[in-house]
Amino acid sequence: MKLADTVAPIRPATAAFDVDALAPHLPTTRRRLRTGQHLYRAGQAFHALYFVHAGFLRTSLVADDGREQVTGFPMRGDLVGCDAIGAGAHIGDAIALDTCEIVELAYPAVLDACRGVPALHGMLAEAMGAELRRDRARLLALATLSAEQRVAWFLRGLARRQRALGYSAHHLCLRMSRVDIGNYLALKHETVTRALSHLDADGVIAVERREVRIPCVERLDAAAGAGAAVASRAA
Amino acid sequence: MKLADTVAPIRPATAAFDVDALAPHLPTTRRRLRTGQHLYRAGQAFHALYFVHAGFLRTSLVADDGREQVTGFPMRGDLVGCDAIGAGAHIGDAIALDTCEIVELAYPAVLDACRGVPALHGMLAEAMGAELRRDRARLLALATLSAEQRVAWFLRGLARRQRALGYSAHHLCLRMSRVDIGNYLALKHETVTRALSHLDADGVIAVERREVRIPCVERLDAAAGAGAAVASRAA
DNA sequence: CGGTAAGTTGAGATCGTTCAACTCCAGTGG
DNA sequence: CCACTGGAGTTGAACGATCTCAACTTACCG
Repeated sequence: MKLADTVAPIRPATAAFDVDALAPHLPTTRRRLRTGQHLYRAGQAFHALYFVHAGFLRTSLVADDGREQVTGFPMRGDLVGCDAIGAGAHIGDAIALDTCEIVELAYPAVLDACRGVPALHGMLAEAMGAELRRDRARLLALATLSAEQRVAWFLRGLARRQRALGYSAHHLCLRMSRVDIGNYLALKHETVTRALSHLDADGVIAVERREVRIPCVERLDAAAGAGAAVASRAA
Repeated sequence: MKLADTVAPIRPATAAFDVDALAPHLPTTRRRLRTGQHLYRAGQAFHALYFVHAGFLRTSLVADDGREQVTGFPMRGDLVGCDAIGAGAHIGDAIALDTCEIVELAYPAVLDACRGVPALHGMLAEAMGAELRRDRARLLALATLSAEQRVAWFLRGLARRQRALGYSAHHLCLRMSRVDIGNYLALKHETVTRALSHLDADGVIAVERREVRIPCVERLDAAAGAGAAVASRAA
């Protein structure tokens, strides 16, 4: 079994979430966020998981000395907040990079709901398993790829996720800043810019500010290095 | 809420596992591994989670191009294999670095057992949540710390885990090679050696091959950098 | 129409890697 | 019993990728 088969397959787990079917078994609340609003902040009491119905967010981990690490860019179909389970409080921020529509799943009520909806149990476990795999695929990418390969890997991940949701994989609109990308990839924003410029010069992509065109996905795969089959990413 | 409070607290989740109490609700198998034996390999069908009752292992993620990333060094009280949930097969290897005693928890049978043992449900979720937090704390460490700080951070994590199990935090016996440590920390083995030598020269630790003495844990905390409160590690 | 945040680009400094030599130790077989 | 062999660890020196610092451009907002 290859990672490509285990990590990439478009997260059937979370994407298959039929949130509406849960309503009879669990208090679900809908929330709308505007760009820049927080879904939660580090330190806030943990009382719900969040299912992203629409929009684009940035999640991060905040250390008590102020250092911040971007942990993901959840979008439609992703489950947010799992890393607070068992901690009592959120360990980082979740902020909307776009207008978002969120479904709140009260915790631990959602565990009880597993009895009424047996399939939910496996789905929750699988969603968390998938998140672990993504974190580890990212670790592998950070540990083994050069700056330019990481940026290519990142773009490819975004493209795949878009495609999985039915959008084109040939055009991206980056909702996050270069600083966010750099933080996510353990690079400085200047290095991200340089990598993007270089990929552009090589004709792999066409960058214009936050618009990115990807004429040939295979070339981007190649630019992501040996790790051609190593993953998408998210949550 | 600080990370130190959420990540470090000695994993009550997994440590609290009372595996024996599960026996009536779930087929549990005990397994014994000798040093060098595999608990599972990348690609093997996933059919159980593993609870480490004794011993020390190394888990890794294996990419199809052969690149390998060490993902953790599970020891007593840790739950292994969660990252395969939903994938069908293991995405990496788990190998014994020591004589190990393992309790196999059949999956998905263990989910069904949650009905008979309600507390198990929350414990499983919390164990996975804790694993997510550890992965992310590690990401933060790799992204923000220098080579020497990472090595100090790694040693501190081991010391804390030992202490949590009731052993001394002042003496470590590294079961893994420098190469493994380097892979885990995204460094080359020479760099790991240099960092250890330098910490030794500074009097923070005393290294002799795989034996490490830690006279003053606070000094090690300081050497782990700003991230003084950022985490232990595991699974 | 300033003012500010985000992005780009260059040049030099730095940290970790690379390549290489050497030591130490355990296991093996003469 | 001891020389041999190979893996693991250590250390040095030079190189190179990324960071740092700094200047400049562009776009957006009041």
